[in-house]
Amino acid sequence: MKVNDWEKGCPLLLTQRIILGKWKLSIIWFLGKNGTMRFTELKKAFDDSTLTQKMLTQHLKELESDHFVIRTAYNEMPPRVEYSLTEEGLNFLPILQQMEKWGEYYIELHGDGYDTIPL
Amino acid sequence: MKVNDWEKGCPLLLTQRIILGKWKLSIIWFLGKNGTMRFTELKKAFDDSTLTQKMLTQHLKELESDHFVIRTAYNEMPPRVEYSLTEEGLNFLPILQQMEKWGEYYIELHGDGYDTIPL
DNA sequence: CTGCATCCGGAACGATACTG
DNA sequence: CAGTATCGTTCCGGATGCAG
Repeated sequence: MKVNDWEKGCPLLLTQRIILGKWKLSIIWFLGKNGTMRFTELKKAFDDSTLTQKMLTQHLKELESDHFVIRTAYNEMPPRVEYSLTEEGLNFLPILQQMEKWGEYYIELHGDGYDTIPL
Repeated sequence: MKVNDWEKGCPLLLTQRIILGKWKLSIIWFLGKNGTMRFTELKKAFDDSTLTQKMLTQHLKELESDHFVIRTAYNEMPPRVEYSLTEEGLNFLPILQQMEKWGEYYIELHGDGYDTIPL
């Protein structure tokens, strides 16, 4: 009882908890876009951002235990590990799209919040 | 250039940034449900959760500067301050509903992740 | 190639007391 | 009533090095 009991079983808070993490949405977005991706492939997708291997591994683990992504390891040399979305993950994609649309709508009104370099 | 430049202007990451915060979604949810709410009213809505005045104030401030809620202060004694969603905030509600629906769907499959007390 | 172990700084969050 | 101020804690995330 007591602590945070009111949030127990709340679907919204559950969803919030699952996508908690700086790179979660981006990972989901990439997997949704490309289907199956290897670890390094995913890492490269983030290009020059500051995502470290540690965080990528950690977030992928969490997403896996949350039934959001599937991890498939092949016993090869060198090792190969592929990630893809589960059914639950795929069903989440429409939300991502709506968030994107809302973001675009918001940017039209207020900009993206980053400094724009005026000429 | 360089750092996080790839995320610049990304609508999805913008959206993620705005709803960042442990209580943001819940605040938005309450305001969406009840329309206009006073500070204390909002505080009480969280009942016995651990939300402190500090965090509520802080999150409301951020939501306000993000054009997500409107703050209206009345020069009365005792003071009265009311919060409500902006147009942008209202347009975000469908996303909240989708997240709820997805959460319900997820709970049917996997439970809510909290301990259930077996009889 | 795909991770794991360790250390560390800073941001987010929380508890409490005080104010106009 | 609606905050502000201060302090303390937790925990997320970054850097680096190592391993199967």
